[in-house]
Amino acid sequence: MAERGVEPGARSSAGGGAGFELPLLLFAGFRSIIDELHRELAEHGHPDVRPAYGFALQAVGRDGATASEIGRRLGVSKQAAGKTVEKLEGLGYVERVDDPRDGRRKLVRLTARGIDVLVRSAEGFDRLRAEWVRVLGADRVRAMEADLRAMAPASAFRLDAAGWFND
Amino acid sequence: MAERGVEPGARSSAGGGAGFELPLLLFAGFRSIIDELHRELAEHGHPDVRPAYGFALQAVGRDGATASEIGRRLGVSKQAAGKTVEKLEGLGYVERVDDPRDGRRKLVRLTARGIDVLVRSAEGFDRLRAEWVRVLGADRVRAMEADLRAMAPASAFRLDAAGWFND
DNA sequence: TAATATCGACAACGTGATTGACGAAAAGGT
DNA sequence: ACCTTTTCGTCAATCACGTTGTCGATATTA
Repeated sequence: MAERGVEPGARSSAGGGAGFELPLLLFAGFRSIIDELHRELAEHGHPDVRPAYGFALQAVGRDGATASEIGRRLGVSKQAAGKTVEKLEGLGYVERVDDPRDGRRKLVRLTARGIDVLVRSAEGFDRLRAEWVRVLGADRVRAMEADLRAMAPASAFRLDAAGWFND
Repeated sequence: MAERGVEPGARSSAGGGAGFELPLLLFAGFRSIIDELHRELAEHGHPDVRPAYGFALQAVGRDGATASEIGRRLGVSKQAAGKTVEKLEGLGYVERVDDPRDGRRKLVRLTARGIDVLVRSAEGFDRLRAEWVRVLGADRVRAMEADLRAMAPASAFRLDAAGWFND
C-alpha cells in the first residue's frame, strides 16, 4: 500500500481512511486546541506565552522547583531548563529565590502572573473541551479520550513535547 | 499552555475529564504512532529517518519538486528547504537533477531508497491504524477520524509540523 | 528590448537544544 | 572529623534548524 503522493487513491476502502491520515488528524486536533488557547491567552494579557513556556510553567508547579528538577520533568538538560527559566523570569512569570536550607539550590517559583496564566490556561482548556462537547456530543468526546488513553503508552503521555520532533 | 496542578479537581464535572487532558491525549496518540513508525523504519534499513525528514520526503512527491516548491508545501523558506534537501541527498533519499527546460531549476526527485521509505511508511501507517482497529474496533476509529476532521480546521491539517511548537 | 519575477546559493544571524567542565555546597561512608 | 561522591547552577563551545537579506543566472512579461 502506499499513501499520498506515492500511490494516491487505491485505498480508503471500507476501513475508513488511509493510515497516514490518523496521525495527521491527531496532530491537527492537538494543534488547533493549542493554537486557540494561545490566541485567547494573547487577548488576555499574555501575548508572549508560547507553547513551550506553558509546558515549562507546568513543570514548575505550585510548590516551585529547581532548574535541574524542571529539566528532569521536561526531559531536557538542566542547562536548557535554566535558560528557559531565565526567559520566564524576564517575562515575569517566575522568580528565583535562594534556598536558605541548601546553598546550591535556587528555587524557581511562580509569580502571581505565572499563576494567572496557568489558571487562564486551565479555564481555556475546559472551555475548548466544552466546545468539542457542544459540537460532537459528550459521549463522543469521552469515547475519544478513553480510546486515546487505551492506545497511547504512558511513555508518550508526557510533558516533553518541545523539541521532540527533531529528535 | 497548561494548568494541571494549579486547580486540581474543581473541574471535570459531568463532561468526563479535565480539559487539559484532551490535547495531551491527542498529542500522545500522534506521538505514539510516529514513534512506533520510526522504530519500524529503523529496523528495516532506515535508521536515519527522522519525523521531519518524513514530512519533507512527502513534500517531494512522486513527480519531484524544486526546493522552493518544497519550502512552500512545508511552510518554510526556500533556503530552509534547500538545506533539508541537502541532508536528504546526503542520506541517499533524493537526488537533484538540472531541469533541461528551465536553467534555474534543479528538480529534486526521490531515489529508489526514497520511494522505499515512503512505501514502508505507508504500510506502517496502515498497519498501525489496523492495530487501533483491532483494539478499539473499526467504528470507534472511524468515529475518531470523523470527529477530528470536524474539529480541526483545515489550517491545522498540514505538513508543517516541525518547528511549529516554538513559534 | 527592458522590466519584473523566480530559482538556487551564500552569508550572517537567532534560538533552543546539546555536552563538557567547573566551583560551591550537601550528603554519605569510614 | 575527613574524604569521597553527588548535586546544583553556571560558563563555554557546539550543533541543528530556522530566519532575513543578497546575489547572479535565467524565465517571463509588458
